[in-house]
Amino acid sequence: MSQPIEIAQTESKKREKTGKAKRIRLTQKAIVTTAATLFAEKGFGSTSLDDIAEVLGVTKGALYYHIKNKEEILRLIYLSVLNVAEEPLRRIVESDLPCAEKLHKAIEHHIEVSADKSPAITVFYREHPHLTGPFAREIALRQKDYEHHFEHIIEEGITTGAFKAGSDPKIIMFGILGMCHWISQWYQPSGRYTPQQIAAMFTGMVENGLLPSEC
Amino acid sequence: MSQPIEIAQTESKKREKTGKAKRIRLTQKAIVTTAATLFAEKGFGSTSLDDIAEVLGVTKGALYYHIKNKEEILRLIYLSVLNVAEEPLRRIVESDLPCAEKLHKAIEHHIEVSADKSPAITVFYREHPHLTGPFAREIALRQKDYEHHFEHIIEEGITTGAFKAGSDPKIIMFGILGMCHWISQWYQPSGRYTPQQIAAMFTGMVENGLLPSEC
Amino acid sequence: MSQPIEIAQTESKKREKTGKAKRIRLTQKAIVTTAATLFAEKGFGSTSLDDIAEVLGVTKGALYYHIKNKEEILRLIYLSVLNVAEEPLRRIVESDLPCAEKLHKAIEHHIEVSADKSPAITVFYREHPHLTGPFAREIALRQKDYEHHFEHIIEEGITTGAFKAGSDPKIIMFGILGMCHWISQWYQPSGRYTPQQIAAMFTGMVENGLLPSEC
Amino acid sequence: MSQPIEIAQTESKKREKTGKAKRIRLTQKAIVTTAATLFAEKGFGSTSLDDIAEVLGVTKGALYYHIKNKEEILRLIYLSVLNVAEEPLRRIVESDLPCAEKLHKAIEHHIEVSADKSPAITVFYREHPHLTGPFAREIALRQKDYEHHFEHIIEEGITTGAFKAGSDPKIIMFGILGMCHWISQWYQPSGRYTPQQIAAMFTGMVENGLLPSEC
DNA sequence: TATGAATGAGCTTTCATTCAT
DNA sequence: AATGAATGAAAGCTCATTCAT
Repeated sequence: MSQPIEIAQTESKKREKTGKAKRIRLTQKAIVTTAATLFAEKGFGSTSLDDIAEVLGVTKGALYYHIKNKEEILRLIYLSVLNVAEEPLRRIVESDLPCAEKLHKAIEHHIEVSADKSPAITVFYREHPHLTGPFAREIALRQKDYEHHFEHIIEEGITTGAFKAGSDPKIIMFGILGMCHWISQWYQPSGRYTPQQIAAMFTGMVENGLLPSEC
Repeated sequence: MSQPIEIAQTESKKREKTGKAKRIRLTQKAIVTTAATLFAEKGFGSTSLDDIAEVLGVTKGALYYHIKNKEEILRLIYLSVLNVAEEPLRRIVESDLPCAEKLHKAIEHHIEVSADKSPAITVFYREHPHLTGPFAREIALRQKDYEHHFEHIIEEGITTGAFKAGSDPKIIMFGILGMCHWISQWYQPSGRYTPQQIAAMFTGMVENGLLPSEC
Repeated sequence: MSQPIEIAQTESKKREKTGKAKRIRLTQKAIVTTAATLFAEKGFGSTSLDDIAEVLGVTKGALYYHIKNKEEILRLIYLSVLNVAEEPLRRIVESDLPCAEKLHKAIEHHIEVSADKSPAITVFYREHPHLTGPFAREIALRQKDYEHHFEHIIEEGITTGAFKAGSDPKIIMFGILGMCHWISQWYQPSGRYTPQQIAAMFTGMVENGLLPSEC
Repeated sequence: MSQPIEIAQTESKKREKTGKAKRIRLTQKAIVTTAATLFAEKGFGSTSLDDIAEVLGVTKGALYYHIKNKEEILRLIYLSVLNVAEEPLRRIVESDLPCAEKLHKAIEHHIEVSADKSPAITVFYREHPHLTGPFAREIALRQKDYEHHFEHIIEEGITTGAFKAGSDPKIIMFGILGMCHWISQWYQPSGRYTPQQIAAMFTGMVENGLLPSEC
């Protein structure tokens, strides 16, 4: 006989794309959204382009028709966050509401964005070390800017007597922002409270304090 | 094209790896400390063992005499944080200070740990997706436990009338913890305030509110 | 010392990796065949994926498009052997030839496979310690099964009086199989005898003995 | 507080030597014996010097006081096999026993050595690709020599009429040797038969055949 | 004699990126 | 627009070997 030994075929990586195979039209937006979810779950460094492509039901190579490289996806995520967050805050600051009201609105806005649970927010606060070059600096600047707007509200309140003096506005600002940021770590849309309710509780605590009024 | 023949610069390459070349005795502790700094700067996934080894002035292989693998370094960082944070908080909760005082102490403790700016904290809040297996679950549990302790203080305060009713203690807890967590992102030991001072401002805001007393 | 500056021989290094550089289309089958040859020559543990890739004229990384990992190559080699060997033996056992004839056919079959000198056989008898997990057990079972078929032939022969009683069928089976296995170590297709001739000599010895008939 | 974060110590590789920790005096012989067992189980390439040292209850470095390198261990295993096998066979061949008796003794001898279960035998037939240099050639030669001695017995038998003519002595030799070699794969000292009994069955089959005498 | 510590080379594997089709 | 195939660089890890103590 001495026939040639047949090699058994095996399904290797090739056909493993059992993902969702949505087969929606591939767009930059779809890539960024999908990537944000995966980055939030597993981290930027541990998410491969293969992972993203699989969820989208395409092959890795296809992504490159829509994006330049992996970091660009991350850049787009950062931009998507800032683009939604900056403008409304600016309008609140520039409005002529009383300071206490401004602070409430600002907190509400920030929470709405954070609670949007958009995994993008999670990525935003976690993956900045993976940004490089001038873009990294740009993002840092715009983030600082955002913080300054909050700070201004506090400062203005203290100056006008709307808020108590005694604390450094910058520190207060960091406290309030930290409070809001953290929401992306625990908020669930299916939970008991709406973002607006949470904003009300936070504002209540921050403005009136936890202790009962003494008089 | 006939491009010019390049002269090999054998020497120059060697000198490239002169990093810090501390040449301290290599220990597990030294590895973990150095790694924490690098992880905080560049992220876990983007820090190679080569990076760590270079800073320590040894070769990659040497690290493996002291640690089992890269994830173990991360695990040790997480443990180092929890081991410092848990016990003091437990003591505060179990003490018989008045609630307002307990809250102050708890905030102070948390800020002290966070402000320690120990890059370990930055890593702690950022790299958990890189933990795997049962350890990941253990850490998540211990973190939940820590949060529960804070929650209990608020709850107790509301029950005893020390704190105003009206807000969900869990939400308040998330707010306060978020406020404190964030410190590791902006605090600098060389800055204007000590952790204790910051704790005082935060406690002031949280307990008395920003608005001036009305009476 | 002032040793002479070495001129970089950029070109020469590239040419070093010209191995065979077949540049046939890379397939799983090609990888497995090439690997079998190398494993047989140098052993599984001492053959690197670089070695295999070089012979195939591709880079290491390319292999991973077709196989999952190194062990999968080994698994495919084992399957390729068993897939050729099992079925024909089963048919012989289940046929209604007289026992002596069955034994002859079985020996002939086994020798044909072994003599195929396909390096796969050499690997098969040597590298099983490198198989892991359930697959290792599966292979061991299928090998045992194969042996049982041989044993049955002997047993049946003794029961029906076709073979002398007195020896343990299992021991006889081991003897005959060992005899055949070994062929892969010395057989050369270019040698004096065909597998069929060798099978005839072996069967002659095993059935009639070396001693001249006494009557 | 701001106390330094303590790094939790972990038991890494260091103290893991839970092996047998025999603590017998370390000798070259002990190393070779232990190594043979491990090589037989896991293969030469997959057994590290650490593995060997652990079983012996010493550290890797200690081995180097007794052996030059890993390959030397393998060389010593090969020598230990040949040194036991060669001399007795030579004596049998040179004796003036009748041929049939010589063959019986030779088979018995070979089986005794193989069955000695000495894992060394398993290593002997499996790891030769890891021998290098002149030693590899020396071993190959001595193995050939050993085979020639067997061949001579057959040849002599045919010439003197003690054995039937018709088969090539070399092929017969390969058959008988393969039969015996294989024993190291299945023989267990605790099994039903002694090496001598197995030798008797093999000799019976080989000299008288399985078929019943016709007269 | 033996240990602890380190080196350096090599290995398997992963992956962002490229490109012909 | 998308795929299949390949590259090449880097990563994590292992390990034989060396050597001061």
